Amino acid sequence: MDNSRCENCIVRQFNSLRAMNKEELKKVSDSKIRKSVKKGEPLFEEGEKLNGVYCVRAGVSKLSKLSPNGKDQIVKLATKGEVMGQRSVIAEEHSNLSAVAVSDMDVCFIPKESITTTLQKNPNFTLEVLRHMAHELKEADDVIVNMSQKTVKQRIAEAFLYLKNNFGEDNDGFLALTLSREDIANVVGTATESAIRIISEFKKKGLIHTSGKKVGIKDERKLRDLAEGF
Amino acid sequence: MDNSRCENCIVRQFNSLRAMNKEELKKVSDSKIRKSVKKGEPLFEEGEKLNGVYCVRAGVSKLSKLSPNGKDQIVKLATKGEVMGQRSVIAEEHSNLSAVAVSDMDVCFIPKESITTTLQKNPNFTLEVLRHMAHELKEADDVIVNMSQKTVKQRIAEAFLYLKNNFGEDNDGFLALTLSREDIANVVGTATESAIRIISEFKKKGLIHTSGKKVGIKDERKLRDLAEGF
DNA sequence: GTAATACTATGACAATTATCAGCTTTAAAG
DNA sequence: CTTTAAAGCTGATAATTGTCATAGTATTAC
Repeated sequence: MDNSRCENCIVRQFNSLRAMNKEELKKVSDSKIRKSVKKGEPLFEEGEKLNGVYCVRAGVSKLSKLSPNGKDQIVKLATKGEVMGQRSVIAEEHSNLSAVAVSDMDVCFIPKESITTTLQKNPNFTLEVLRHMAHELKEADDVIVNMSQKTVKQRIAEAFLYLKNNFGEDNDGFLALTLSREDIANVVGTATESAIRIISEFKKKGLIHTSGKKVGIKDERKLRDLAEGF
Repeated sequence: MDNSRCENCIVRQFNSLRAMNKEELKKVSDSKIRKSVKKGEPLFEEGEKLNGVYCVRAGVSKLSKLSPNGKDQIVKLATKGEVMGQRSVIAEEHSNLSAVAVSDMDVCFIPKESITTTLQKNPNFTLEVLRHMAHELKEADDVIVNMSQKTVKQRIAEAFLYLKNNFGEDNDGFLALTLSREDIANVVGTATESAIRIISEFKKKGLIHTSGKKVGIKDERKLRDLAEGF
C-alpha cells in the first residue's frame, strides 16, 4: 500500500481533505512535503506567517499561546488526521498559536496554494472545512465555560478524562498520551505546583494511579462526578 | 430609503450576507421576518433547534452558556451587523448558547433554507462565512487564554476596555452599553460580589467613574496597564 | 404612592490557588 | 559512568476569590 500518496492516506478519512476531488488531491500530493518532528521540536511559532498547513499522520502536537504573564496556555492538542494551521491560512493572518510536538510526529506540510485554490473552486470542500470550523468553535466555547467556571481540581479531572477519550490507554492501563506535569498545568491554566499537588491528591484518593510521568485512570466514575461538580 | 429590504440594509455591509448575489438576497429578503425584542427577552435558548439565523439591526444580545454549577457564562456580545445562530445552522446542531437581549433590539429572522442553499451554491458566500468563522475562532482562543491566565481584576479591566472599543461612549462619557453587575461578572467568569468589589476599587483608584449602573472610563492608560499585568 | 422585588454594596470568613524555597528523583550529556 | 540539568514533589505562606449574611437603593407593579 502506497501511503505516501494522499489519495491512499487513511488519515485523510478524518479531515476535510476527503472532500477534495481526485485532481485536487493529486496536486496536494505532488506538492506536499513529509516531515518527521521529534518530541519537543516546534512546527511553527506564534506570530509566524504560515505558508501552508500541517496534516498530522502520527503523533500529537500541542497548540499554545503565550500569555502576557509569561505562561503558555495550551489551547488544543492535535492528533492523527487533524490539520494544523488551517485557520491562519484561511483568514490570511499570522498564526495566533505555537505548535510543538509532545510526542514524535509524522506530518505532511501542504503548501497553502493547494488549499486556497481548492477553497475557491470546490464548494464541497469549502463547506466541509466550514462545518469543521463551526464544530471547533463550539468546542472553544465549551473550553471558555470550563476555564471560567470550574475549579482547577475539576479541570484536571476533566483533562484526564479528555486524554483517555481522545488518545486512549496503553496495555498497562496508562493514558496513551503522556504529558509532563507542566504541560498538564498549561492545559488547565494553573501553576505547575498546583497541578502536581492535585495529581497527588487524586492518587491518594484512588482516582488515578501513576508511574513516573505516566498516569492511569482508576475510578472513572468518581473522576467524572468530580469534574461535574459533585 | 427602503431598509426593510435586505438589498438596501446597511447592516449587511458588516456581515457575510454581502457576499450574496442579487437573486439570493431577494430570496432572503422575501423570507425574513423582522422582530423587536425587548431588553431581557430571549431570542433563543441553549439546546434549542434553530430554524434560522438572527441578523442584528440594532441593540445588543448576550450569548451565554449555563455551566454545571448553575452560573451563566457570557461567551460573546452580538451587536449591529452580526449574525447569530450561524454556527448551529451550519453544523446542523442544536444551539450551544442562549441569546438574551441586553438592550432593546431590532432583528431579522432569516429561515435557514436561504442560508443553506446559498452555502451550497455560492462559493464566495461560503468562503466569506468561513473567513468570518476563522476570525471568531481566533478570538475564542484569545478569550481562553485570558480566562485561564489573567486575574479577575485584569479581566474586568479588559472587559471595560472591550466595551468602550466595541460599543463606544455616550455624551456624558459613560460606556454606551450598560450591563448589570451580574452580567459583568458573567462576562469575566466570577462571582457578582467579587465583580462589585473590584468595580468599587477601580472607582476609588480613579480608573473609572460610575453613576448607578453606568460606568465611564476615566484613566484608560492605567486600566490598560492593569489589564496587561503591570 | 407604596409595596414588592431586584440590584448594588460591604463585611466577615472560608476555600482555593499562587508563589517561593528547598529537596528528591529522573533523564540527558559528556 | 558520572556529572549536570530538568522534572517532580512538598511545605510554608501569601494572595486571590468565593460564599454567606445583611443592608441600602433602585425599579417595577399594583
